[in-house]
Amino acid sequence: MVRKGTHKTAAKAPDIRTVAALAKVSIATVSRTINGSPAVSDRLSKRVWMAIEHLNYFPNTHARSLVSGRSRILGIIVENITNPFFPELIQSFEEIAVAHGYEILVSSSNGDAAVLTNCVRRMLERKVEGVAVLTFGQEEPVLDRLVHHNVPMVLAEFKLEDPKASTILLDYTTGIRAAVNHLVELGHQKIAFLAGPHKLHSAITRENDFRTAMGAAGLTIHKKWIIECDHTLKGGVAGYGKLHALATRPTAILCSNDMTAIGVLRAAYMEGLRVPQDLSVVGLDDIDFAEFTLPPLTTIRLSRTDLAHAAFEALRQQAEDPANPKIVREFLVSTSLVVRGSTAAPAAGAR
Amino acid sequence: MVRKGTHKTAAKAPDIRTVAALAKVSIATVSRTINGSPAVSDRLSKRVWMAIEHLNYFPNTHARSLVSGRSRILGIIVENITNPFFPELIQSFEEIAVAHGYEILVSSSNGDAAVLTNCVRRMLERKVEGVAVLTFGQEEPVLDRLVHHNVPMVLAEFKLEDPKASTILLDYTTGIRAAVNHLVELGHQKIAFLAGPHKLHSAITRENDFRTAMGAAGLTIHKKWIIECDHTLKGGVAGYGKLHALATRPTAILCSNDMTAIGVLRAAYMEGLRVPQDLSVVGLDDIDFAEFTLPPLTTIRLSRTDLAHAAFEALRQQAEDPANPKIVREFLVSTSLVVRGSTAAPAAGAR
DNA sequence: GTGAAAGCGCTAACAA
DNA sequence: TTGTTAGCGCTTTCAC
Repeated sequence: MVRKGTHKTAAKAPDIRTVAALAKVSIATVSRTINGSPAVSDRLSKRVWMAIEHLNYFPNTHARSLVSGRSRILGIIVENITNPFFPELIQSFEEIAVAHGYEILVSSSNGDAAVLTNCVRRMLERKVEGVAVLTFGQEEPVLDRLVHHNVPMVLAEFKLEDPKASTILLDYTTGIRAAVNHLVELGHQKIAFLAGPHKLHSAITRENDFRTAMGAAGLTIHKKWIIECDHTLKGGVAGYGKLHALATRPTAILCSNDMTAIGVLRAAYMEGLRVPQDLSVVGLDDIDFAEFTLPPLTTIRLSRTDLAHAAFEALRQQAEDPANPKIVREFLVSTSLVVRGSTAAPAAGAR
Repeated sequence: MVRKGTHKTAAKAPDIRTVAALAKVSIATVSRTINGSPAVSDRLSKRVWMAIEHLNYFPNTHARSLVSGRSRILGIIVENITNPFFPELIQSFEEIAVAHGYEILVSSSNGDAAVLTNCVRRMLERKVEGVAVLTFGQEEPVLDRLVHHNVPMVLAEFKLEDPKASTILLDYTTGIRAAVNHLVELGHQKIAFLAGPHKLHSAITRENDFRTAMGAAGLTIHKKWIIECDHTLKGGVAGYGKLHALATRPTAILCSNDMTAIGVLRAAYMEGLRVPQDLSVVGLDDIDFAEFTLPPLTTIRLSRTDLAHAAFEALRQQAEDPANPKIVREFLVSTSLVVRGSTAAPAAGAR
């Protein structure tokens, strides 16, 4: 594929003065027009827009940010862009932000406090107007830096007692209870849980919710049936291995996230176990891929769009209307069970 | 999780004047020190750094960009962040860029020219110093806008005859030939190809390379065995369906990307076909997940890190040393076959 | 080697 | 309603 570029001699980009000159108005009028100030007459406004079109002009955001103090940039820090959950989340967040005229800066912390510190520094340097910290991790204390700099923040499952910080609570309880009940109704009693890494709040919350749900269902939890994994596919494989090595094995496994569940599906298959006949598996997240596993994964859906909306809304409120007394500082994102093909009644003998 | 923020009254961020005052030097000296100018005496330099540390100062990038004309921002536009290939690519690109002191702006074009136009506009507004366009798509002509603005670019598989544009060529030929030969050596003759959407150059190049490789191997291609899919898992399922409906079926399928191959794996399983005994499947990309499919996918590896490195290097050269006559304007990224478990000799009867 | 001063392109206060 | 002007925080001549 070869294509000729159009060789217009790249003239210096037009600035506000060029526009003003062409439209025969002052630069202030151009600025007002662009920013939609009502104090510009239709006549001039029209002339200015024509000049702008003609010159293909757009304002220099750096100059703008410098003088206005507003950068119209939001940061989003995720745990690991390589986990399919996060690209889906980033895409939603970006769409919303761009629709509202913001640019976004994306970073992954990879669960490392030093990396997070560095992300925060970079975002501060770029003068972000808010940062969504969706790392779910214990490295979050380093966020003090943002607090000091008075940057609005929204954290998932982490409450920072600061006037600039909002929180998104994830109601795993409902989804996890539904999942446990679903398994119980199917006839399962021996239910294992492959937890996420304990350095993540989300992992701990999910595990606790599992314990509670099991208790509520009147089931006891075999100590060895709760295993800490790492939210990766490999981790799921390893977790399954440990469970499989046990004298009494569970008939169902609830996983802290979908990647873990996919690992279990894979490991079970390698062992010759059929899912769901020999083993039921439930995930959490409902990543796009969950629909396409073999068998399709029963999972607890955590909506990326809901999460992205909540994160954006929290930041927007703080950035655009910080004085408003009725700012919402706590958002709740719900979860729900999606039943697909990876769960069924246990084999008669296995109960 | 609740944690108290440290309530230092958020003082206004220190600026270069604050530092100068504390270090008892002029702001020019502070600027020089920060920018590593050799013309600063050790004595003053030390004092300045102390003041900087003490105040926790960092420069305002907007002011910097405004005066220097350099933003230290690079843009990267990918086709679709939801395809696992791209997050892996973005992660590499970000790592390299950040290590070199650049910030990155990420966008997906989703194969839509209007969206691409919008991405380009946003990047232009933020004064990016270069843009890596890794969309592989026919919407790329709209990039004229970047050309006009004299912004360095690097495109994958698309040559723009412009002094500011570099190209990354992907040598699919080698990998695809290796894959075809691998299948031939295994005893396959009936080889199908599930192509990508024809609006992508990469898809067309891959398909052509397949045809060539088949010809070189002395095999004829059944016309109905080349099917246009869309590089998604669903597309792979659909493509497999069409192949399966044919009177004579291929014994091996080469796919234009891994997601398609994963779709084929899934569809074959649903039909009760065993891979690789009944059908051999080869992908292209070698996304992280390819190692974990059932069976593990034989695929043509296209290194994300190599691609990211080439993209960054192309932009860096243009941005930092545009006058240098020995700028490299063409990069080549190679591919290679990774044999795993999804390929084997065809069943005796099927040849 | 160091400092004073002139802008970078824009917004916002103040005048008219 | 419109224009004039003073910076925003920094880099970069140009003197010293």
